[in-house]
Amino acid sequence: MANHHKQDIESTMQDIVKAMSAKGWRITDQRKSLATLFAEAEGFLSPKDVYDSMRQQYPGVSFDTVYRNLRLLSEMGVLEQIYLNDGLKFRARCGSHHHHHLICLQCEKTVPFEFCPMLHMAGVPADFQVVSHRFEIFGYCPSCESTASSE
Amino acid sequence: MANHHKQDIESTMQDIVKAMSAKGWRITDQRKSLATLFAEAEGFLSPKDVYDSMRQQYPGVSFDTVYRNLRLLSEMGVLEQIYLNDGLKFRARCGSHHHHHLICLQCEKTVPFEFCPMLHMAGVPADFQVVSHRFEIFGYCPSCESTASSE
DNA sequence: CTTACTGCAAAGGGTTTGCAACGTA
DNA sequence: TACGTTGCAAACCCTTTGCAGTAAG
Repeated sequence: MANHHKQDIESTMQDIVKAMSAKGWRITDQRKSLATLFAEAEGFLSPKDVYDSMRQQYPGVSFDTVYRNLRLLSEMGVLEQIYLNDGLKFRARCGSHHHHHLICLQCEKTVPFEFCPMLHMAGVPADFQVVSHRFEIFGYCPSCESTASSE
Repeated sequence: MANHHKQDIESTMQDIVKAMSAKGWRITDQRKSLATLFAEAEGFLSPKDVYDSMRQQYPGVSFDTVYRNLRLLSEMGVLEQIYLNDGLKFRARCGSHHHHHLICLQCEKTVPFEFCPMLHMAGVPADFQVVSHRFEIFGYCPSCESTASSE
């Protein structure tokens, strides 16, 4: 949240809700809570993270509702998934232009950067039909760097 | 196997066996079979793929033995893991120099290429301590291209 | 002969599904 | 009101673990 503007969070949250509504899905309290959660999140969240966060607002929420909505939002393209070393994680897809991320190995926060290797590449076999690519840099963000080096 | 030389397979297989032996591990028939399998494989194998292949030679082999050995070989650095869309996969780590891969979305064969984005990058925040990176290109290899486009 | 490895069976964790009650549109 | 959504419970993978028998070194 630290470097997010309050309006950005609100508008991201509204975007997610609108996207669900546009698909004809009902806007339940749990889904609003989920949208807010991902709008506020700076890094990746595991299903358990999501469950724990949502339980603070909706103590009765169940794991299967979390999974159902994570899957629906992923299929819709609102969320993106990634397997980090300790399992499947989710975050709100960056809606703007194409870019890649630095991912902190400790806090799993992400930092975007603009360099895309596909624009600079030479040497891809011409007969390979490229569909997509994945480029991530792992390491420690400024906040975690000191902690990590002292371990 | 198509573009693998027979000697390469044999030597890769021997490398894996030697690596296990050097660590003091016993060379059982199942492990020899596993080493041969990964030496011959061109793409990624799931635990189930490995289990199915090994069962052809050793009908009595069990899933836990497969998992145990996959884990041991991964921890040793002989195998590398990746999460593709349909789960965890393994392949023999390329022992030579640093490079990246094209991965076929259909047959999951891999094609190495030399371009590494880290050597060409600008714009990484200076205060981010880089540990590792991941760069993969997904698409269709020449053999799968025609099949894929007709679907 | 010693100790690691295996297979079996059972447990474990994460994720999905069937169903009746509920709440949104 | 009607139908999508939820919580519960149970089922379902995939993966790991405990144990006694087996086999490599």
